[in-house]
Amino acid sequence: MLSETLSQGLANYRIGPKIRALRTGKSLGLTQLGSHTGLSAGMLSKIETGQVVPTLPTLMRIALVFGVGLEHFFEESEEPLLEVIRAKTRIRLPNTTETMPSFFFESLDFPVNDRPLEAYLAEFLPRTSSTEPHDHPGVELIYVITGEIEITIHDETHKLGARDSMYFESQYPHSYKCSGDDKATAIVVAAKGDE
Amino acid sequence: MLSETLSQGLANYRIGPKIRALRTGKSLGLTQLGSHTGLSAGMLSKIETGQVVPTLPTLMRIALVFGVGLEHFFEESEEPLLEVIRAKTRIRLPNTTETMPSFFFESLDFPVNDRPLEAYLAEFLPRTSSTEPHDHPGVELIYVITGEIEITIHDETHKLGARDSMYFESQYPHSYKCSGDDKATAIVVAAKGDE
DNA sequence: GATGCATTTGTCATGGTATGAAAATATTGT
DNA sequence: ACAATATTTTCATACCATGACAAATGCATC
Repeated sequence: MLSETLSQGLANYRIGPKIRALRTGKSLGLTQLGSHTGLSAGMLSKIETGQVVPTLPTLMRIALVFGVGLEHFFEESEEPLLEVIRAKTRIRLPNTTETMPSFFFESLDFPVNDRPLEAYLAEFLPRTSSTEPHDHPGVELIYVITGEIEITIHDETHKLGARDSMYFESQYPHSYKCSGDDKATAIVVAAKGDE
Repeated sequence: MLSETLSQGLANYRIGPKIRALRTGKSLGLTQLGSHTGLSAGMLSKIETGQVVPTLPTLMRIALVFGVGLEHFFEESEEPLLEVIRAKTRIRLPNTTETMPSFFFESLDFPVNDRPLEAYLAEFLPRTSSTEPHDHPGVELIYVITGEIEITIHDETHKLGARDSMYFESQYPHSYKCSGDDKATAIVVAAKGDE
């Protein structure tokens, strides 16, 4: 319980993804970053994917390469900036009313409160470049129906497959890209904010 | 060389002193904090004194107790808030002009630029309480001639002995205290700032 | 000086980091 | 479509620093 809070708390900082964002931002490979930091590529991989927690000296080495302070990895986003919900991990709510259920609900985390909603059916064509990055106040929810879509926000790219969903603060520049060989379709719901 | 930069860089964050400041600020003992964090008192002592670098999970535990985020330990003070220069570590500038030197210079780090100076000879009497904390814009330099003086600023107490010196941003509340059995004397130079 | 508490220091074992290489995956070119 | 290359992940192993424990030191108060 407490250990959950603990590891959860650490995970919330998303140290690994931040490192990955820094690295890909400079278009470096794990091996190259390894040679700069004196770390093995495998180690870096585990750090970036959150399989291990780097020691502070190790994190310091990485920070030095990118010219950032350690605080870079610990600035907390007040409310979680975004969340990806994979089809596999999504929880299907139990339907207790009927013995032979005729429907199911699966919760798509989407922090809207009182904000007006707009919904779109979006199609992204294969072998095209990313959409122009754009930003607008509010929150955006995307649910992928078919195909693969890459969403880039905050220097981080998230690849979503069919039935995956994700929400994010749309105030930060974000762009979409079809990353599969087939057309991708998705439902996009935008909750316009006022801040 | 690089390893110096590394450990130096880590030390600059002064994680240990910050923990100690948090702990003493709540007037907790090492053992008490230990029971809250599940860490041994000895371990905490080593962390606070900088003998070991805590792992991030460990640091997280400590942060949770005080209700601060990890960024608390990594926010860097733009310009160093204060610096203590011990008599032992001070560098005596080589006097190259004379073969038999008649004088020496030792640099007392003191970041004044264009600010008007005031100088005082201060006496602090033994077995008296701290001076009232006070603050005023600028920088202050103190050079201890005799005795022992404790300077408290930012919840951290620095004990200076004879020939030690220290400067600090006087905009933060600070107080002096004679911590030895004998009268302490010191030169205090104040550079009044305008910010 | 003696007692009690807080902090520090020493020693040791454990666990998790870090390595290195091989397997798996992605990417590029022909 | 395939080969070739680059990148990432996985695996088994080694090792080192952390962290626990206990003893020792410091520091007050009686």
